[in-house]
Amino acid sequence: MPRPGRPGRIYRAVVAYYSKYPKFHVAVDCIVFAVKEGRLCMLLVKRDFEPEKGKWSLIGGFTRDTESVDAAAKRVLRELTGLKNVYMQQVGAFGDIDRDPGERVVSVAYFALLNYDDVDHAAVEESGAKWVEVDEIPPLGFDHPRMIVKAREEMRRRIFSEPLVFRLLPEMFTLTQVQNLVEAVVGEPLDKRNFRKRLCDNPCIAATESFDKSLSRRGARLYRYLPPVETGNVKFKI
Amino acid sequence: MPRPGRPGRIYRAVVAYYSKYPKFHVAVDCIVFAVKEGRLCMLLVKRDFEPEKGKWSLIGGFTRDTESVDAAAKRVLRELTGLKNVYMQQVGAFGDIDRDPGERVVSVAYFALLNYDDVDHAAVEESGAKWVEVDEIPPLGFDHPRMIVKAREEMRRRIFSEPLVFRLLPEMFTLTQVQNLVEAVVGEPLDKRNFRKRLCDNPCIAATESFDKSLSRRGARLYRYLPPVETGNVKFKI
DNA sequence: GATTTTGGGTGTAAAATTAACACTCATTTT
DNA sequence: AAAATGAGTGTTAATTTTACACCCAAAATC
Repeated sequence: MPRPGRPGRIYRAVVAYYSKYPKFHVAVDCIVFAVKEGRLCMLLVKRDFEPEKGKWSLIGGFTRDTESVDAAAKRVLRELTGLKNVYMQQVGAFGDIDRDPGERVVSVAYFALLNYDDVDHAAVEESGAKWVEVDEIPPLGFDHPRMIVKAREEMRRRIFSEPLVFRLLPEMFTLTQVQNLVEAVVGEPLDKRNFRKRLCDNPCIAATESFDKSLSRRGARLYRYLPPVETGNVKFKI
Repeated sequence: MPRPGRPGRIYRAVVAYYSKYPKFHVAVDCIVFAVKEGRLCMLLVKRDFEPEKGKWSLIGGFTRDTESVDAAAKRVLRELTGLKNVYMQQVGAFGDIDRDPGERVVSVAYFALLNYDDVDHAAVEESGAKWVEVDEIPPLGFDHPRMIVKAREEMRRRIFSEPLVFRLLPEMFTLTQVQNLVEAVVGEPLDKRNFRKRLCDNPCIAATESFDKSLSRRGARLYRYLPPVETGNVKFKI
């Protein structure tokens, strides 16, 4: 596949050298997180095609000639959720010989964090995808379980030092929502008072005058996340 | 490339489906760290072949049909240093369209930590590779600078919570050696007394009766690292 | 209109960890 | 004998982390 703008002689020499080596399909797989009805969920699809037909799997696709691998991950996610500008983070490359029972495929896994309310639910429905609670993951095909484990580890490692949570919550949120989410990520309960204290010490959290009355008689104050530009790039710390 | 043991009909259908998508070369690049003469160094090669001929680059190679991507990284490193069982850690996949000026290549980067004394220096010499101090990296081709930045970030993040340093040091080492190395990784000086206190509090460090007299009149006590099995799998913390 | 119910909200004290800091030691060289 | 070199060592103040239990506001019920 010669591309324009290459010097001919050198280019042919390089291709001749490279061509001794095999090529593989390069897939992307997305571990998509969102909070649905207060619970941390992941997006899975039931495969109605081979290989691994009938099993659940992560959403994925193949990288095209015309896009970077990172761009392929973004595209796959956009095709499914209708969302652009989603926070995505590479989890790693998975390259075992037999990881795909069909053909040799190397896959690069990403995790994505998004706000459930922004999702195009019709598009998700149509592609047979479902939101599944992170603690109720069904058996999955391929090496997807490994990918998920690694994605969750990565998230756990970063949740206290990077403002990841706010990508999963609506623009205005209660402190309880934040705490429930962090607890779901780290997998253990946290002390309410200490958690709120630390969170509110953070200059990137601003109280609003609105209240969420959907859960309690009294109502819970809503907060807003201020991105670093507005707060002087302070280091985030929960 | 049909492989044995596949059910024919399904296999053909999968291949037909997959074949709509392009294949790419899958490379591996290794960021190889070692301590040479007390300084943290990386292994680089001067390329005497296209593309990027004449520039310095990381050591790398292509993944073969017969090996996983991780195994390819191990092989490339073994071919160069003569070492097996080296600690390697994936840094990430790099998949920009034009990252290789020759052809489309997706590369998976790894960092490797090894003890300089174990290296086959003749083999390194022969392949035109050189040890270069991490603060004196020459201009590099491809996207190798980005790979190095990410590898060093990763290392910095883990150095205090995982026993990485001991993979870079000889079996017996002085506390000063450890401190110099950690300082090279984090890029800032550390308090000597606090550092030594923390390090020696660690049950995985054992004092020996030997001394290194090469640097001081007095001599410095040599210590040994005890792997977790011997210490009851305590969490590592410097 | 008093009572119950529900999740929201709040402060302090003890314990643990981290940070700052400067001199002596043992040995060799001069 | 003096100087030079890197090795080694403890204490105190400051900060951070942990543990912990009750009242609040509003609506619903009786």
